[in-house]
Parts: sequence; structure tokens; C-alpha cells
Amino acid sequence: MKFSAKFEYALVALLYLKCEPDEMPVSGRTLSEKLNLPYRFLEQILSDLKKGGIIRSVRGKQGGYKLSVEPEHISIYDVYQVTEGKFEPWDCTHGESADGCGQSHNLCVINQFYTDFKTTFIDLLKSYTLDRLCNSAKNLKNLSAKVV
Amino acid sequence: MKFSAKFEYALVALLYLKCEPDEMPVSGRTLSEKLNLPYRFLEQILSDLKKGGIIRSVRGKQGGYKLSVEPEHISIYDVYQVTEGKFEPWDCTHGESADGCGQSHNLCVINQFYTDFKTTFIDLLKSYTLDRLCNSAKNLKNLSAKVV
DNA sequence: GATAATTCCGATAGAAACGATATGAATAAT
DNA sequence: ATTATTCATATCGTTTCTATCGGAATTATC
Repeated sequence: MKFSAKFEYALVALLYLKCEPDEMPVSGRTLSEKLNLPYRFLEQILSDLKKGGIIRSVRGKQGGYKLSVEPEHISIYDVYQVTEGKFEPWDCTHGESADGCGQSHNLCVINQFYTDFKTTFIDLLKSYTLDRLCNSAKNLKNLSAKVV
Repeated sequence: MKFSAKFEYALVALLYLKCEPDEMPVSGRTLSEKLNLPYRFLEQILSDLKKGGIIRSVRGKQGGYKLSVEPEHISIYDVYQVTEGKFEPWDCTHGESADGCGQSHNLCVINQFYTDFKTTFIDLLKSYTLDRLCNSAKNLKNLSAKVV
């Protein structure tokens, strides 16, 4: 039960993009350096975020990435899905017959809990937008610049 | 973001113990066979559950395991802690200076979300007791016997 | 047109976590 | 003494996660 580094990096990168002025796209290299994240790994994540429609890219020299939608329309759940895939905390691999889980009903007893958990989790992640996070991160740039 | 097999096995085993008559302890071997779980692995889990005070054991021949407290006082969160350790979905390994997270404040911005998530998670898991689960699992024994 | 900075793509390596197995000692009922 | 059991520890194999690598395609700038 951990969030992956991919997810974490994605959030941080998105926060950076949000707090950037809109004119110029930000390159992967810049993101990597400013946020101190591994460049090649970050590239993969940016690729995922693009595929997921969260950011858009500009190729070639002077290219880079920008948010493709308003920060208030990007939920943490969106980011989760893009980086960690469909949320499926439980492997009900114990037979999938007509009545749901043929072989071992004993496991599926726990489904009540499981379903509840899933709903709660998704609702919470949906309730956080990038904007909501970023409001307390106005000074992101200064801080990350300070690091180096 | 997955529950481990350990956690799943622990829950199923505890459900079995709960639904057993109290007189005799149930051996690890029996649990393993009835629930179709890998014996040695299950032993480890039972050991964890014992260390965590959730079950108690009787050594030697005719020995086995029993719940050490009433099922209504065993929460899923207890089981989670015992099998997966402290719930810490986020590695704030980005410098732990006096103000919490020295180097990269940008990461810690996400702490608002993180804290909220943690609280929600723990509350939900605490709200489910073994008893609550087991009420819908009265026929556990029959079902698992049917499987084989 | 050449150059440089960039996104994009696929392969793979390295590390860590997870699930499971193996060996055997200690304990206690029969 | 024998047998069934808990208990302790080590190790193995697989998968997943994190990260690296090489290079192709694209595009602004000189």
C-alpha cells in the first residue's frame, strides 16, 4: 500500500508546470534538473501523462510540456490512473464463475470491505485537484531553485 | 496500491478461526488445507498475528491457534498493521530537516493530501471488525470444505 | 543546410519487494 | 519414544519497480 515514485514524480512535475507561466513549454531536462528527478525516468512519466491527456507536448528545439487542461480539472485520481493504472487493490483470482467468485466464497466475503475501500479511495483522490494542491505551492519555483 | 497476499491470507485465516467452535485450537496444517493456502507461508503469517496479539497459540501435539480477543475487537486495521506494518504510503525521504522536509518543500506540499489520505484509510480499516465481516461468512467452513 | 535541443520509442539493467519453500529446533500430548 | 505441532531463520525464484541506455524523429535557430 504505497504510492509509486512514478505517481509522486508525476504530481511534482505537474505542480511545477502549473506554477510556470504559460507562454513557454518546459522541457523534460529542465523539470528533471529543477526538481532533481532522474531524467530518463521522468521522460517516461511525461510520456504517460501525455498519453493520458493531462499534458501536451511541443516537439523539437524550444519544445517541452504544458498542462493540456486547467489545473482545477486535473484530479489526483487522473494522475493515479495514468501512472499506476486502474485501481484494483485486490486480486480476486480465485475463480471467476457466474456468481462472482466461484471457488472460494470465503475470500469474496471480504468483498464488502473491498468495495467500500475502493469507493472511498477513488472519491478521495477525485476530490483533490491539481489546483487545490498548488494553491499552497505558489512558491514552488523559488524553493526548488533554492535547493540545487 | 495493493493489499498483499499476506494480508488477504491473514483475513481468511482469522475468519476461519472465528467461525470455529472455541474448544480446540486449529492447527496451521488444518488451516492451510481447508483454505488451500501454502502451509509454510501461512505459518509465517500466523506467527505475525501471534506477535501482534491477535491470536494465541498452543504448542505441541494437539496444538494450534485461537483468536486471543473477541472478533468484534479485531479490526481490519489491526490485521493490516500486523501483516503489512505501519501504514506509510509516502516516502518523504527528501530530507528530514527541522521544518519537516528540508530539501524539497515542493514534495511536502502534497502532504496535505497525504495526511488526509492516511486518516481516511486508517479510519475505514478501523471501522471494519472481524465480526462485522464474519457475519456474512457463517458458512465459511462448508464452502471451503466443498472446494478441495 | 547544419546544428543543437528536444520529444519520442523500445530495450534492458539493477534493485527491491513479494510469495513461497526448506531445514530443523523446541515443545508437548499420546 | 513417537508424533504432531509451534517456532525460528535462511534462502530462493519471480515479479514489480526504478532507472538507465541508445538512438530515431522533430523542429527552432544559426
